[in-house]
Formats: sequence, C-alpha cells, structure tokens
Amino acid sequence: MKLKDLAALLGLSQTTVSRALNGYPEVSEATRQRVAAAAEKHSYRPNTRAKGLATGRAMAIGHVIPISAQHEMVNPVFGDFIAGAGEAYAAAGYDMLLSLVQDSQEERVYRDMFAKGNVDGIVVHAPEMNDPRIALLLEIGLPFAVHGRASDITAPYNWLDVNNKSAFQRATDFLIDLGHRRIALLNGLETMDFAHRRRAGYVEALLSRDLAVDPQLMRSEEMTETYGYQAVRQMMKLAEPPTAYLVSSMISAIGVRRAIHDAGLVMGRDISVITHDDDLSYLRNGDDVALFTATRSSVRDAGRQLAQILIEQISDPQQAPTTKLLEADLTVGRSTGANMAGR
Amino acid sequence: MKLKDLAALLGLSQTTVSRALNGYPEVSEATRQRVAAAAEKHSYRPNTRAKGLATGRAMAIGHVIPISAQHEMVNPVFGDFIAGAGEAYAAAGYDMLLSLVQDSQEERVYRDMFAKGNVDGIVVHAPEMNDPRIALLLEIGLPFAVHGRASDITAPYNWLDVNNKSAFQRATDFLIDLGHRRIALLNGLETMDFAHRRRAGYVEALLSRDLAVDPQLMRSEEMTETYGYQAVRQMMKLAEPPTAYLVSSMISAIGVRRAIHDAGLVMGRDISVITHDDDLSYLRNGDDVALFTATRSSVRDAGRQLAQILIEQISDPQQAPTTKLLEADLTVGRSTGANMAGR
DNA sequence: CACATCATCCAAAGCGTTTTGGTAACGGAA
DNA sequence: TTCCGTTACCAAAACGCTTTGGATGATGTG
Repeated sequence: MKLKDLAALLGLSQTTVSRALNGYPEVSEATRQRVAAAAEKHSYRPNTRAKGLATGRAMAIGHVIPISAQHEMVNPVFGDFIAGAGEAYAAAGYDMLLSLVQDSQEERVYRDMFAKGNVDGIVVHAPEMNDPRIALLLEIGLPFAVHGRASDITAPYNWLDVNNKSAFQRATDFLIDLGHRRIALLNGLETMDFAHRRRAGYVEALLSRDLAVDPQLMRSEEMTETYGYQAVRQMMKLAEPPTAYLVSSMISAIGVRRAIHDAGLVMGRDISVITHDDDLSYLRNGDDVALFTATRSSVRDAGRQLAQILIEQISDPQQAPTTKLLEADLTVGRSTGANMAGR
Repeated sequence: MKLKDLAALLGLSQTTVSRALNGYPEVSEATRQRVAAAAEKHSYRPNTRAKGLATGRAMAIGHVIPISAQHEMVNPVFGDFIAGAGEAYAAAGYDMLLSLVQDSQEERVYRDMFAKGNVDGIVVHAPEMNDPRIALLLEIGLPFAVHGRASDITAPYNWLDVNNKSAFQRATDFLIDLGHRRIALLNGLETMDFAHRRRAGYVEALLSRDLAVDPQLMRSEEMTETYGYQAVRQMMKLAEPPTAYLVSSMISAIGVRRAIHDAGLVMGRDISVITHDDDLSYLRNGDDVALFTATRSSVRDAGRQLAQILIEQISDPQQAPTTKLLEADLTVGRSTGANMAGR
C-alpha cells in the first residue's frame, strides 16, 4: 500500500492525503479523519527511503562502536547503553544504525555515513584524550553527541559524562579514611579519556593526603575478568602489597574477588575493594546489601539522556551544544573495611 | 557531491557514470577508469536513500532485541553476537538497524519494518518454544534468520543454533561419571527455546542413568549473577543438597562460585560446577587453565555465521532455508571433581 | 455588487539514484 | 555499396514520498 493507492482509494490527491497524515492545517477536519481511518485500516506506512529522500532527513542515528584491534573486545557496557538510547529513539521515531568498526577504519566510516546520508546524527563512544573523531565530525558538520569527553578538545560539542575524577577521588579518600595507605588502581586503558580522569582523581586524593603515588600499584588495561585476577595475583607478591584496590569495572572486580579468595583472604576484612559500577542489568551489585562498595552511575540512563541531547540538537541545529556531568553515587557495601595492618 | 555533479564534471551522462561505478559492461574501460578516479578524488558516495528507492533494496538488516518487561534485562550475550554479525554485514555492504523493543510491541515493529521497507531482512533473537514472530515473518514474507530455534514450529526457515540438548546431556553425563547423584540445574527462562532444550538434555541424561529428576533441584530464571548466588544459597539448605550444579551462563556461574565461597567450600573439590560459556570477549573462562568446566560455543561466531546465512537468503530468495547446528565443546576446567561424599 | 479573503483541494516538480529504451558511429560481411 | 552487429554513450522515466505554486468555490466586506 503506497500513498498513490491510498489517495486513489479515497478519491483524493496524494498532496491532501500526505498533508492530512502529517498534520498540516490545509485540510478539513472531516477529511483528515477519513484519511486517518483509511490509513489505519490498510496499515499504511510511508516508505522510509522515499520519505527520507523527499525530506532530506534520514530519521536515523548512527552508533559507531570501536572494536579494539588487539583484544577484539566488545565493551560489556554497550548493551545497556544502547538499550537506554533505544528508548529515546523509539519515542522520537528515530531508527538506530549500528556500525562496529576497527579503530583504523573509523574516519572512513564517519565520512561515509555523512556522504551516504543515512544518518542525521552520530553518537560517539569511548572517546580518547584527544579524539580525532570529534574534530572530524565538527569539520564535516554532522550533528553528534559524545558519551564521555575528550579532555584535550576545547571546541564546544554535545557530551554527557560521569564525573569520573570526583568519583575516584572520593573513593580513594574513603579508603584512606579507613586507614589504607597502599591503594592499588586497576584502571581501564588510559588512552581512554574516562580512565585518564579516574587516575587523576586517584592521584589527587593520594597527594592531598601526602601519600606516595607508586607506579607499581597502577595498572591500565582492558577491563576483563582475568585482568582483575592477574593484577591482584601479581601485586600480592610485592614487598609491600596493597591493602586496598580501586577497580574500574564490576567485571574486573569479580576477578579481583576471585584472586583474593584464591589467596585465602577475605574481601572487606583482609583486603578492601571499591569498584565502579555501571549498573548493568545482568550484573547488579548484590541485592539487599551491596556486594561491593562502589561508585555507581547507570549507563543505561546515560544512553537515554545522551540520545535525548542529540535528538534535540538535530531538531534545532542552531542550538548551542549541551553538556551534562553526572555525579556517581558512592554506595558502601561489604567489600571495604578498616585497614588493620595500618593500625 | 551528487551523481549529477560528477557527471557534469566529467562531461558524461548520469547513466554512464552510474554504470561505470556499478560495473556494468556498456562502458569503455578508459572511461570507467576516468570515472572511478574522479569518484575517488571527490569521494563520491551514492546517497543511500536514493539508491534504495531506485533499487528497491534497503541494504540494511534489522535486529529486533526483545527487552524482558519484568527485569528490563539486556542479554549480555547480545554485544558479542552483534559484533560477529557486524563483521559479516560490513563485508557485504549492509547496514545494521537495531530496535530494542518491549515484548508486547514486537508484532507491530516487525510489520512496520516491512511496510516502511527500511530493511531487507531480519535477525530474530531469543526465540521461544512456539514463537509467534516466526509465523508472522513467514506470513509477511520478509526474509529472516533465527538465532536459535522454535521447537514447535515445523515450517522451514533459516536458523543457526547450538546443540543445547546434547551439550547439557554430555555435561550431565560427565558429572554422573564423576560420582555425582544430586545435580542441580540452574537454567535460563524456560519459556526460551534454548533453555527448554537444555533441560531436556539434563533430564534425559539423568533418566538414562536411572537417576531421579528432582524438581527441587531445577530452577529457571533470567541469568543474572545474583540468580546464581541465591539459587545455591537456597539449595544448600535442602535436606539432601546437590553436590554439583549445571549452570546456563558464565554470569550466573560467577554467582554460584560466590555462594560456594561464602559457604566456606571450595569449588571443584566440595562442589562441582559446569557452566555454559558463550565465549564473551570480556569474560574469558580463565587463561592457561579453564576456570570452569564448561560447554563452550562462541556467540560471536554464531553472529557471523547467521548474518552470512541471512545475506545469502536475501541475495537469492528462491534458495531453500539454511539450518546449522553447532556442537558445543566440553572443556574440562578446575570447577569439577569426583564426588567424595558419594564414595 | 464587486472584490478580497479564506478554506480546501490538486497537478506537477523535486529529492538522487537506477534502469529502460533508445541513438550514433564504426567495422566487417555480403 | 548496403546492411547488420557491436560498442559506447545518452535522455528521460521510474522509485514513493513532500512541497511548491496554484485553482476553485464559499464567505465576508465596503
């Protein structure tokens, strides 16, 4: 069923039917009703490609997910983020176009998306410190919004980020208050902007309490379960092993917990752990009592909000960029305790 | 840069330029080169919507991801599956369109996708026993491929599945051989087809060895970490608690491990655990030695293969449906051991 | 009563491609 | 020479929608 058929059926012109369906005023209320009823009855849906061609809008938003070349890892956070964004798109009538792309190909993909015109905007995932994608998108003039920020880029653009620095600063402070002096940081890849900020928060907390920053206690890798496990195993062998760990993701924290158990120690008593918790749907942080002490921020909610920001930018391109900084909750669970050795 | 501009630039007609770029024979090799060079130089990319309108093909494939209404859970497997499928699409020039949808809205979404014509085919995720979506898609005639199967549907359609039944049967056999008699099954939601098959394999193994099937030892829920934890806590309180657990996902198995530890027991010595392992990129099953004994099948690879199947179906609609049954590996790790109590 | 205004509708152009149905030039065969 | 097949190109239609620029008749106004 196409517009022409529907119009013929109703004895009206395509113009009038189109206008009736799109809410233009030049149509009598009576015919509008009649058209709506017929459209409903024959379940008419305008062809996306034709509509897009005529209007110049794709009604779709692109997500380019970078796949790390070495580990081929898909960020576990991605599913929940997409779920949040998807809600916003569904409500606004947008489709979501996904591209998973090797880092090397990214520029080409962005340029192609623009040239082929199959998206009205783009969500940038996992920005690095001085991410070339942002300059690129600003240059080609395709609306976009970033999940996170790129520290080194001063030009304004839409972003939504968790205050990673303050979150990790508070977490570190919390551990210091508990008497910990040897605190390890199991960070994500510090080429990523968020990881860089987290480290900054950690370092600043240590320095402001006159504690040494020991490179032996700092790791930066992709946040897998085995990463957490291995890092703890190795750090335990140090002359002065850490009494507390600050971990960048629940997945790695699970590996940390495993290593602690394997060593015959008890998490929260012998060794303290704080993790960042993205509030993933399949990995809730305990039920009644939080399992881990954690800095928590819902990535799903972030997806919802960022999509909203981008949609608004697209519908009003003159609008100045929106930025939003979310504060993470610091919830105290059973994985932290006073440092007895330090007493 | 549009076709018209490029043609004008070259002093050729749109027809010739279009043909040159699309590899039609009615163009001299010399001009083909010239056109290709100019297109490259000005980085011309045909507009997707216009091309789609002219050809009638969307060059896009839809993935409809159901969001479970109660828990709002996003299956953690989803990211890696999509990554695999994305590779196949990128290679074949297809885009991937994603819709996350509440179960109730599913039918509408499928019908709309067809009517709006913005996909050439659909990948069906997480099929249930007698999934209405399959009948629906067969009815409307939109090419599709299913990740999994729907037991109750006899009509032929494209699918790719892991042999869940044999995998769980072998795993159960393995535990019985180790001397276990009280084996618990922590299954996924048994409205899902895969979970149903896993249970069938488990039951069949028990019966063929003359062991009782105890409903107290069987659970069926969404596969979260806390589900695994809670289930074990509760089953441990039984008069005759299980000595082994068969778990449907790594995530839940992690919860199982936590419960075992919390009880002061050692996994692999006091209690055995076998889990299904989808080989997720951020959750590898140990490194040198497998952490869990597991039935393993790469969901990423499944994504890649299923996408390929769908692409072939689309390019040759006459073709009979393809079906592919993958056997899972049974890798022995450190989470299983002989049942001492039984000796 | 003549004229402007308004409400309601329509024919046709346009969006950027592909594809249909040609034409012109050339070489070779009869 | 004439005719035919082939090669290399082109103008215009088509895809299904929106939007421009009227047209028509009814209504109000001076």
